[in-house]
Amino acid sequence: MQGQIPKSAIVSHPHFRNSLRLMASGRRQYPFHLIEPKWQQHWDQHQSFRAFNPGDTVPEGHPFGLRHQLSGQAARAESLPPKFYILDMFPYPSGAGLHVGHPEGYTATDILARYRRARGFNVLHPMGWDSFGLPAEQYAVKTGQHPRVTTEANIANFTRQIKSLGFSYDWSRELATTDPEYFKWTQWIFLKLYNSCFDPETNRAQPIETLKFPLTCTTEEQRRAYRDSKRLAYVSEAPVNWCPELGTVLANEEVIDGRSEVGGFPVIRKPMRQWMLRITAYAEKLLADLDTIDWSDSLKEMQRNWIGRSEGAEVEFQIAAQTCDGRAGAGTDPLQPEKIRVFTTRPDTLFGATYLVLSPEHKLVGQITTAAQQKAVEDYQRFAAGKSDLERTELAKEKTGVFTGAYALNPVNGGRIPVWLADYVLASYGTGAIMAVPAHDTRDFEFATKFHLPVVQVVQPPDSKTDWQGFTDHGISVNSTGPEISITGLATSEAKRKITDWLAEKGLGQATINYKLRDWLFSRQRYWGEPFPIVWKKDAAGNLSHEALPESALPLLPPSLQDYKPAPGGEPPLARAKDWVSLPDGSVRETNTMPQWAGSCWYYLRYLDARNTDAFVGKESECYWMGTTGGAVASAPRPAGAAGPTPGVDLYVGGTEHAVLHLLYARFWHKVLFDLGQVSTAEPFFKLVNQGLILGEDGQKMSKSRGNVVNPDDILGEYGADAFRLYEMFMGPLQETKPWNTKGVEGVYRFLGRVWRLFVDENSETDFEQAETTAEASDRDSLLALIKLNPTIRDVTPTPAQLKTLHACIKKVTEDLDGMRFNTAISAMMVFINEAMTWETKPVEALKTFLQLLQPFSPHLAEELWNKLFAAFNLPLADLPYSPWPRFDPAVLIENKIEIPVQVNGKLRDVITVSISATVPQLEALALANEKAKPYYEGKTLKKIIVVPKKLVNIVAV
RNA sequence: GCCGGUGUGGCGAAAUGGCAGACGCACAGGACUUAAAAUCCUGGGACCAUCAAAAGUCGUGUGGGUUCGAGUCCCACCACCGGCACCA
Repeated sequence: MQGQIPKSAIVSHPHFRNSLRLMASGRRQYPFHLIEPKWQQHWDQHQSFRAFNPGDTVPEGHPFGLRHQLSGQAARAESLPPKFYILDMFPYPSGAGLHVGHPEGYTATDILARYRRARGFNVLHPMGWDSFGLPAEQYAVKTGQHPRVTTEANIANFTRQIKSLGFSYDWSRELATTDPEYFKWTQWIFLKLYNSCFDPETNRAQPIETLKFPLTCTTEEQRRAYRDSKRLAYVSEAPVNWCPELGTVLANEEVIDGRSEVGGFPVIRKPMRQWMLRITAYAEKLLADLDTIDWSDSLKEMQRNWIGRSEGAEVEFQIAAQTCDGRAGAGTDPLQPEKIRVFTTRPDTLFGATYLVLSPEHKLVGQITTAAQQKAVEDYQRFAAGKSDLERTELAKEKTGVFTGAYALNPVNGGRIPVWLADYVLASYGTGAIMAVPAHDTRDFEFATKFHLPVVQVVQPPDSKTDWQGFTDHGISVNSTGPEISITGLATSEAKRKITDWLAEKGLGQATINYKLRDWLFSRQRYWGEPFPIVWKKDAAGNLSHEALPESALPLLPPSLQDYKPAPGGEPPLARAKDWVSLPDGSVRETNTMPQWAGSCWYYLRYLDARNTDAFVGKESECYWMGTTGGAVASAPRPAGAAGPTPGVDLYVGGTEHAVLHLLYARFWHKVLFDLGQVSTAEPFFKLVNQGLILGEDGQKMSKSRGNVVNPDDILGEYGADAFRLYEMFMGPLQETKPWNTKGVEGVYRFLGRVWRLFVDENSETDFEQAETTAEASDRDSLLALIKLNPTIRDVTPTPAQLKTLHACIKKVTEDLDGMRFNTAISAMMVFINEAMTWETKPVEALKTFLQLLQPFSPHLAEELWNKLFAAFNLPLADLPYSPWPRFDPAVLIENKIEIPVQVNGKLRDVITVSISATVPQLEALALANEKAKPYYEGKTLKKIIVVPKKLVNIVAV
């Protein structure tokens, strides 16, 4: 039919392009289209990858039970093999479906899960859905379709795609954050946070009932207010990041350069009543415990920077008395001049402080401003308040500010210094006020230059050639002598210590540690999130106070709505459901919902015991999978090479985009749960690896607008899941960013074809192909049964050379899997196959072992061939995924002849073959006798001969 | 600006301080075929030279250093990627 159409006509016709592409790639290398569904069904039906908890009964005949002698028994923590918890960051099930980036990490973890199973571990490898999220809600706003409907359809599609890749997940533990049975416990954990406070003395969270009230709290209202101010989940009226476009507030972490991380919309600051989580109480632990976990340096560094610990001192400045007369603020006692506290990391530069700067929002501004400056100050405050975050960062180059008219007294020398207002000082950091040392701080220097403020040197750079102006490093203090204290001549660190001690002694300040980390803004004005289990009550005076729902009221379901838009007046969508909001006793429900991060903060714990209806996780399961069975609580740093199971998740793989959001939040929740005795480890994720980004074929980031997105479904259809998995790993190291190249898939696909042809009989393949086209055989299994084993495979003892090839491969694959070097493991298997293709007789033992190595990477093909092999040779059936991992025999790899390079002055001149046992003098003699090397040193003086046995000989001559 | 990472053929990449470029892609030549596809075999860093080959020289971002020997270790710099960015 097509043969009559000129080829050029076909090519130019878009309708034929697809069929041409199929023609170009030719016939299938092997029938993956039959093999892959076959084994996926088999694993599903047999629950092959179900992980067993302590207390579970291992079904009779389950391969895990057969391997570990647990068939039909109730497993106990002590009788189960060591655990290995290998976790993927669960995806948000978007409408767009899977992306080739998702399966990269999933393939890596699946390979390791399968490898660990073969190594005899009890492997926990689960998958679930981070299914709350904005897209489903935006779709609901547009169409009125309930987000749950959208979400379920997306989950179904993601499940189909993920299952088609043959991953060995334990689907019996599948979870979705939108499932009421799941978010019941998310709300439960919120109540734990709500009902806890952080005790600075014990340095841990405790139930709120243990809170000690100060003596000043006498009335019930005062006690309530005090209690509410100490909760780990509290209400704040502070300015928040409001994104008008998204109609919600955002956490600091979700705002990038003044725009929303999702969508890139402008964000403005707006005071609103919001729920906050007191993550700052954990700043120190979150920082310190980074040293106990095995994460990449870059990731740890990102978290350290985000937490932003800085040591310094708070210093108190008196407002100079004269200014009190003319000040604007009324009703305060003029005999009690105000004090301003500043935070500085450089108390040693105190003598160089030539002015103070308050943030425009500082609460003392009104009181200290003089009448003459009042208007200018108020104008400036308005100007600063009107700036969005975006403008504040974009206009950062040019400093702005205004003089308040007030003066402060420098405590070390009594100097009168002006007090200014400027928005380069942030209200939310430190005390919201600074002492400006223009000589030794870049920002202060810029400001002082612009407003002609004095610059006084107080630090001498160690290198006398360095200009002291703008010198911000450590040096020697100069010009730093006052009536009571002198630090002149001291090195910076010593000067800091001395002056801080003096300030403390005088009651003028103290050493302080500040963090960049802010409390976590935890409420969102959205529909599709967990409702807060909180109601608001009004007392007789009309004051609102919040109260937690009892645990028995969980899960608190969101109401059903017709319209998902924010309610009129900017209220969250939940406020539309009047019946739901108003309760019979006159109280009203909280209408904010939790952010998407809430569900992902603890999902790794739910997997441990996903169907538990009595607890968020059962104690025994938690201890077993988190590696603390036996009561050993892993709060202390784990010494290198410590025995026993890893505390926490053994391996967590996901993208870097979660470096400071999810990973910091989850660590925080985990630490609270640890303090409250709910979990047994101080850290959730012991080892964490970030997979690199996969770029499009054009080397650009994949995106719909660039049109370079690769859909896994297309690749699977053409090359199969095994080839897809193999390619994703063969591209390069897991952590690197690398471009996709479909031609590369063809390469690994050809490799799998070679594996297939090594095992099967060519003639039977022809029969199979004919049967397939004429449908002689009716079903998949009888079609596949037509494929016979290659007759050159025999039950014979491998030759030493064959054994060497095999064991070199076992060694390389094993070591590379331990080091997560998947790409080189695959190339080792390619080397083996290239070699084995040349064998005239193929020993069945060697091929069996090879399939065990291949199984983690390309499990479907390996299973099919394994079972064919066993049937053909009448071997007692063994389940491939649970067959013990091959061991390599170093004795087999020993050569008696090896090639040794001969160098002259470090340059290669020849390669000689010598006995493995050649001694140093023998090697020396052989090298000197070498004719090719001779010309390069003849006529020169032999200085020495370097001989590294089994490595090389180097003749050094001058 | 600060912090972290990466620089190796046409491309993805590989190399406990010891033969740079394994393995794969793309390419070229050959075998099989009426022809193609598929498959199998062979080749290949650059330069110089040549009918051809051998031999030679240079080569891991740049410049120095350590070493018998450096892609690998040290110092300085350049480029790209990622993160943070008025945090006092």
